[in-house]
Amino acid sequence: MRKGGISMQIFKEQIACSLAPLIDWEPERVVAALELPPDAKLGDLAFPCFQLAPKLRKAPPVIAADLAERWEKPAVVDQVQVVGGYLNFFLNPAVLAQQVLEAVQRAGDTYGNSQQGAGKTIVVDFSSPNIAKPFGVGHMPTTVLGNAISHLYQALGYEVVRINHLGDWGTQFGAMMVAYLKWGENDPLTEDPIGKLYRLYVKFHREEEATPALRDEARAWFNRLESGDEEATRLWRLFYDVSLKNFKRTYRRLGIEFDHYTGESFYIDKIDEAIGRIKAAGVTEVSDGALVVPLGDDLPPCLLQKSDGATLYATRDLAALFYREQTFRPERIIYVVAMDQALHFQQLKLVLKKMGLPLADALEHVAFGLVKLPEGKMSTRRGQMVLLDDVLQEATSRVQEIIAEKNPALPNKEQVAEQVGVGAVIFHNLKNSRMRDIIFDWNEVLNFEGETGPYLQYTHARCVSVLHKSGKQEFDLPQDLAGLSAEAAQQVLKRLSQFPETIDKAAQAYEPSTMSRYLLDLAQDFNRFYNTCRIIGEAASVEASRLALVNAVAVVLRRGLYLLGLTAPEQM
RNA sequence: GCGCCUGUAGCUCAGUUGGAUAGAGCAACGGACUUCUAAUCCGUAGGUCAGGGGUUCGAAUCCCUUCAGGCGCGCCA
Repeated sequence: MRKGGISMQIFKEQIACSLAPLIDWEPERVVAALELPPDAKLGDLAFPCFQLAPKLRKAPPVIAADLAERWEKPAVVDQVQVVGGYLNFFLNPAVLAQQVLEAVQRAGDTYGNSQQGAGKTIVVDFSSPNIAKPFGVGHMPTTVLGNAISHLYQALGYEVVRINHLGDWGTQFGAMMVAYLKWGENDPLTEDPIGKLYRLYVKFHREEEATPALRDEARAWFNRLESGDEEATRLWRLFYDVSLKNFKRTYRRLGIEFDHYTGESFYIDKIDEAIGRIKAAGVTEVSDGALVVPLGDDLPPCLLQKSDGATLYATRDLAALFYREQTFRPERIIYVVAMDQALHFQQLKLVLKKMGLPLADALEHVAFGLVKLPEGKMSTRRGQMVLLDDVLQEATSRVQEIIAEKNPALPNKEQVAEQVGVGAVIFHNLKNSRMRDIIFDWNEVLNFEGETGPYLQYTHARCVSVLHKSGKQEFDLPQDLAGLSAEAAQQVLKRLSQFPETIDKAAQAYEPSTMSRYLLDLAQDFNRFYNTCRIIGEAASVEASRLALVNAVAVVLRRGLYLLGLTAPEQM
């Protein structure tokens, strides 16, 4: 109920409570109606009077004027102005500054957190790359979205279970085995295992076109694997181990951790029970020798078992759902998976619904657009893809060049280059709303100016630098807050006050880009302030109040970057 | 054919659950570093919010429709 920090919200409430009786509305309704004016010159908050016009049978500007006259303003409000049909409120600059900065100061890194998720668990299934395939830039959206969403829900007080549902089962392993046995020369895969497996995989699909019999061989090998064949299991284990080792190195670079690496194979011994449960619910039928759940005329049926008895992707996902429900008792299970699988999740949901399970409502597919190349869709099979390692490599070395040019005296150059380069790549994937397709473009990924991760990190480092140069350790508020009355400072304060509601909004919509945009706005507001207001060397109270503001910006930027999965170097 | 998603400045995108003159970044041009990090900031220019209807005091936002693009549609994952 109560918010973790102060926000624009509490100013709205103070205004709403005093305004509500005059117009015979619930205060909540007034809060909802209050909006931010398009221009700071028009005030800090505004109440549009148009909705009152029919009932009062007066023109909106007349109503506004009348309200302004009769209204008793609370202490936070400095003055009221009537413009057109709007009632515009100007907050008291000192009160605004004091309330916002004290809230940030008091909460520190917990500023913006809340307890609304206390006692509730949420499972986030994300990243989930395929074993024996390289980690391409196409895997970035699910990986960084899932990580950011996990962080956001943790900030709301939820217990978050992060699961990497590895693609470690399925017919493609048959293909991998055939390719490895035929052309792999029994390589122990100690060196560049992923590169080797990748080339074998591409070769398999090239050869397959000329020799369709390969497909049958692959299918046979997968069947051997499913029935526990020793040789098949040995090969699978080999592919699995080298791949996971490689993935974990990538995750470490990205600063991402998982609670469970339970891939599809984890559920194979739970499938019989799952199928039994679905059968017992009476929703299955046999069609063309396969076991399916018919889903009506609107959706194709959900296939549980092929006519040869082999399990399918959906079967394993259902088994996973049952397992997760029983193991974690989550309020929600979120799947951060590209939108080309929308139908699959729609089917799962409907199967659960037909079974009469509440689990159906817990399942949430958080979809996102595809990463594509200028030439079109990426394809692992055809070898058309961009490796994440190459992108990170290119980004960090580009950052190193910039450091050599701009800040050669910087300590820990390599570490900072890594933080900034990786940050640029992560942020690039979180900047825009997730449903958009992304055309991979080197120039955009390697741009570090403007709306980028490095811009945010730079702004943070700039704050830290000022704080450091001030020679102070504590940044308490002085009595006199006149140093923050400038327009630019007020804008930063208002922005800081919106951080808690931004966390909330980004989490509810599973949309980290909301946070990205907020941080860009905050950084820009701050840089404007920085360029117009001197901080160090001003009169004592002015300096102190401005340092408190800088400190608050640093706290929120660091915290916001963390939520998105970026680090915030102190210098760069 | 059916279903889901997208369409806003030359390019990449925001747009607060229906509000005031539609905003950023990149690219272009012009400015600001003997002064707290110029990976910054300021200014100029750039718009039929895909098109057409409708709902109402008011629409980029809600409804209908057309067009364009992306993705998907039973034994792949």
